[in-house]
Amino acid sequence: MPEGHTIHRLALDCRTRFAGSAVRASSPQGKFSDGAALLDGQVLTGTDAHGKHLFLGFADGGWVHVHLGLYGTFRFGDAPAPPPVGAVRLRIEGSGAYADLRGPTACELITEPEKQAVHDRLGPDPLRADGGERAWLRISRSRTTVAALLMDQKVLAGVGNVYRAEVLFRHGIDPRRPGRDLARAEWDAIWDDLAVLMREGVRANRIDTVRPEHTPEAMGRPPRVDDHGGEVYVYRRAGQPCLVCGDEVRTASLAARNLFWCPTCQHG
DNA sequence: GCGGAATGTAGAT
DNA sequence: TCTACCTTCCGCT
Repeated sequence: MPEGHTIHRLALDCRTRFAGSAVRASSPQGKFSDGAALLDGQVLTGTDAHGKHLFLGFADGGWVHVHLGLYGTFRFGDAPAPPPVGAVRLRIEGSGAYADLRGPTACELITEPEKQAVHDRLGPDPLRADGGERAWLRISRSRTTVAALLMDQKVLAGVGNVYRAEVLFRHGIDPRRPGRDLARAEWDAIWDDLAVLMREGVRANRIDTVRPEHTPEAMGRPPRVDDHGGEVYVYRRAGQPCLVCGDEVRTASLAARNLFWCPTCQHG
């Protein structure tokens, strides 16, 4: 369930469970057998995350670069690890815990310069100590829609389809507005809000974006049951009433992704 | 059991 | 703008 908050949380979880000691590594599925063999027995020294890219550092100076893609997962359990279930690309076992990686778009061994090259092609990440200035320079000069710009990892890194829909709703911005028509103050507010929302996402390990007055308890509505697990305004709520104004939430396909917005709350 | 969808991206056209 | 790909899960037959 991967947007940037998931990846930063995984970096943290891998660090607390495995960093500082030797790990066993294997590829039960077989697609990463060579890489796992090189890692097996090495000390996991640290982890890093930038946008949706996860890096696990090892004592020989190399890194495992993981990108979960649309449906990759990284799940933890207590040691000893049970027999693997399904297609486990990479299993890491420490003394107290294990982790299983399934379905990633990328799982590869890379060097430090190759890791740097990944950082270089990504935009600033609201969850790193980055500022949003570089993103603003791109956005403020672009005729592309703000919806597409927010998803472009070269512009800013870590935002996916849920945070995109939700942050535009929270700021009342029509997703189809061209980037260059955003005001500087609007961008600053979006960037700051993303940092807050995504930090909370790392902490809770899910995406919640509704304000206190729109929670299920406050509104007397049933809690949402969805696989991304959080309370949201518009994401995958097409046809349902907007939590703020009651108008019907719309959906449309934009660049092969589903976009969601409230036509009343988000105009201009 | 099958088809479709899913928080994503790279590469072809 | 499209297609392929990694995997799981849900709803439908």
